[in-house]
Amino acid sequence: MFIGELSRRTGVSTRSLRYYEQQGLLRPQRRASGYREFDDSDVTVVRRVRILLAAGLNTDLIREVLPCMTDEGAVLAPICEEMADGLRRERDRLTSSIEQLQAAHALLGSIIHAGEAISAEAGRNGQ
DNA sequence: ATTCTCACA
DNA sequence: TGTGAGCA
Repeated sequence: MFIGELSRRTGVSTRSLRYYEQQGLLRPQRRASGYREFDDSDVTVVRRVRILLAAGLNTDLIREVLPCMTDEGAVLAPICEEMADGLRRERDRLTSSIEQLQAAHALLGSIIHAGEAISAEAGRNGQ
């Protein structure tokens, strides 16, 4: 099938599909016309890519882990050890990001409250 | 009608 | 990633 059909069957824009190819996530054949030729298996590949993308993985990691995935329905399951390892590292990165955001969130909150306290005091002093 | 590449008011 | 241009 050509890119248009794959796009319709996956709900992913042709723009994204070409981008995925650039990132090495899809390797369609090429017709003499230059048109990309995808096969049915690419439909499931695209679905997996979307899931991994939604999980916050970048295309580099997806490229590595993609060949080690199984389509257990709507859920993706790891098959190789290398993959589970890469995923664990990604999960740790997320944990770190979450902690930094929580710290920033708490700090911002304290600054806001400090400002409110000052305003309240100014009010009591008839300012 | 479709896809392709390239570039960005 | 979207979008439009100019081709094939």
